[in-house]
Amino acid sequence: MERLTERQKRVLESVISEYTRCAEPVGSRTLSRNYLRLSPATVRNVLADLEEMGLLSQPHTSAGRVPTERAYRMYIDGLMELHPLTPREQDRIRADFESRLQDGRDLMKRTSHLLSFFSNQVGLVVAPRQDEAGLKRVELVRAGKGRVMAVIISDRPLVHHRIVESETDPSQAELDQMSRALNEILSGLNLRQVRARIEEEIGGDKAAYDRMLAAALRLGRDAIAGIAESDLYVEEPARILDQPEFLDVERMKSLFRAFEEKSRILRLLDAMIEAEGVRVVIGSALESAGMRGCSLIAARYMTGPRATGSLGVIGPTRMNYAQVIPVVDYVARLVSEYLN
Amino acid sequence: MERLTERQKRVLESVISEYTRCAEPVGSRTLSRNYLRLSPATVRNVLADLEEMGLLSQPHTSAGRVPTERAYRMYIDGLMELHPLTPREQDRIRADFESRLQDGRDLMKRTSHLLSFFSNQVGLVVAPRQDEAGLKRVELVRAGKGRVMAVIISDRPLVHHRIVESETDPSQAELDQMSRALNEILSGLNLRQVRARIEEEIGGDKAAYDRMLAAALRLGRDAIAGIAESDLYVEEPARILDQPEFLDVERMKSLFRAFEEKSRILRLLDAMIEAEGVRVVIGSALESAGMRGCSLIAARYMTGPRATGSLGVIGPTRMNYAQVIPVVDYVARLVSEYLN
DNA sequence: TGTTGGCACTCAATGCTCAGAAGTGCCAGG
DNA sequence: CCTGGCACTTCTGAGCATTGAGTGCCAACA
Repeated sequence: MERLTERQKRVLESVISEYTRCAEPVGSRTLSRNYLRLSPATVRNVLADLEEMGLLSQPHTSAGRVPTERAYRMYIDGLMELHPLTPREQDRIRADFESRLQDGRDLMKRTSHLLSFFSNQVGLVVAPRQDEAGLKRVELVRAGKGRVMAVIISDRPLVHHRIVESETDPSQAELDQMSRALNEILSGLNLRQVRARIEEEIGGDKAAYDRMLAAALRLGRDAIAGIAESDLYVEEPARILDQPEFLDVERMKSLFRAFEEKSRILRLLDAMIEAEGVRVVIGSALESAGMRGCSLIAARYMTGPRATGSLGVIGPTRMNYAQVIPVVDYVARLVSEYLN
Repeated sequence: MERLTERQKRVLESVISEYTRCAEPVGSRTLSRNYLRLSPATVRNVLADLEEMGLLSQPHTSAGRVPTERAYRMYIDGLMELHPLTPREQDRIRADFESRLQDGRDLMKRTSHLLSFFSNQVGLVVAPRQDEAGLKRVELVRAGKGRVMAVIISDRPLVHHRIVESETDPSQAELDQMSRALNEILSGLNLRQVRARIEEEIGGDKAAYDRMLAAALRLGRDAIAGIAESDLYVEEPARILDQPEFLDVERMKSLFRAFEEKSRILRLLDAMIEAEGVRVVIGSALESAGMRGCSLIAARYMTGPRATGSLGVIGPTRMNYAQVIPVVDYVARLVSEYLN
């Protein structure tokens, strides 16, 4: 890709800026009047050059210009000047984050709301992968005849609970004993190790003779199954309705379907976990996920020395990256900090 | 309200039926051809009568007729023949319900999905009020410096967890002791009683001398605060996008806002808890909640001898009540059954 | 008396044309 | 190299006639 001259840069930035503001193709006149000290004709020449380079496109001959994905890519990768959060903004976000925690509900959901609120986009959070999570505690509680609720507390710290069926119908006292036995064997291990250990114990001599222990292990195994699936929190999808480009009902539908289906977005976000810092996925890369015209801004967060989850926002490609990127970055830091 | 003649009933039913199918004003011609053995002219006479009674209306003079809310009210309250679930359908729903439980995740969320799936509308579930829930168990787990995760297990059976701040920074061993103390004092009480008891104990002599107990009680109090708020699960809001009447973007927006805000829908559903059976709220009654043109079909479910939660669906007023009502009814029964 | 066919009428939707606005590309002159 | 001017393209919205679905009413008929 050829380097841009200073003037070309300025013009491109102006187009992006104006298009971000108005969501409409930008003409030479507007640019000349509001952004640049050049006549419309001159601007037109530059625009023509940029178009030839594949950075701008026209919906039709007599319309203004719209930045292409390539332009956004270039803008984000180098041109753009980030608009870092002022200490004051940081404080506001931090205060909000902390007060939401006080509120005590689901950390992930709250964080997603936080992102949504401060970025004006749709907030996304992927819960930490639980494979590496250390098991802190298992509690078994009777939940009706033959049904046991297993509560599994990890050191993320997160809580999972599920109902498991028991062949026998243990009393609460028996369940307490079982919990104690399980905690003794399993606590401190990570979930992968827990699985292995349970299998091992079930096969072992002790379990063969101790019927209670065997039952406990079976409950433990069932309870832990499928816990490691990552989970996506999408908050305030309706934010996207404010964007004029989604007035088209068909696009909106496919977008909402994508939000509900989750698995595709999850895959995208999971990929984010590898690299440090904030990453931006633009436009057509999201098309296969049913989110044409959108961009994803995401960053990973750390639980311990390794990254295990990611968060971000989805908005229209025509988004204010300079403002939103620092927000995502800061929230990722907050979450990492909190989880350590 | 005057009684309707047999013929008027048949015509009204036909109009509702056709309008439910197509979402477009129904003309005399269509009715004559597809529903009734009468000439268009005759049908027109009947239509005119029904319009005079306030059961039909015309968007404009040369359009067909649309049922009014009053017509729907009458239809639901008497005219309609419910389309009860076949044993086979019941089995499908039950099997699905149970397999979703196996899956072990949040009962409420799953149920809401279930409703959505079988009714093709937007599923709603209000989690049981927790005031009356018996406390089964409290677990305190260290979640970082000065932070404690309190897991509260009720006999609904449901799990709540929240992070509470602790002035001291107790070790896990101390927390175990605290949990034991709390469980001893509190288990078996319902949440209202728990609150009272904690206050009482905090004021009592024992707590004054036993610093650990005092700290435990404070943690318990903080953990339980706000737990009784009811919570609404809205699943698959995007279902509503399939309905042609919501092609209008403004309406959609206000609808999605309503789904996100939750509190208004919650109030509506809470009102359902009083009466037995399935209830239907039509059209303008939902307007204040930002859901013009929608109907709410809801029923309560029981946890123990008293009703404490409700569930239902929201869809366009032009909805297939005869089919959806039995689904809501049956799911409410399933949930009640499961929770007992 | 209830039912039906016929007819005039209404009104939204559709398609067409046309003028105006916005924007471009290109050229010639500064 | 920049700029003003001009011809050209395309979209947009208003105005207008046409079409079609549907009605109301009336007279005739069983």
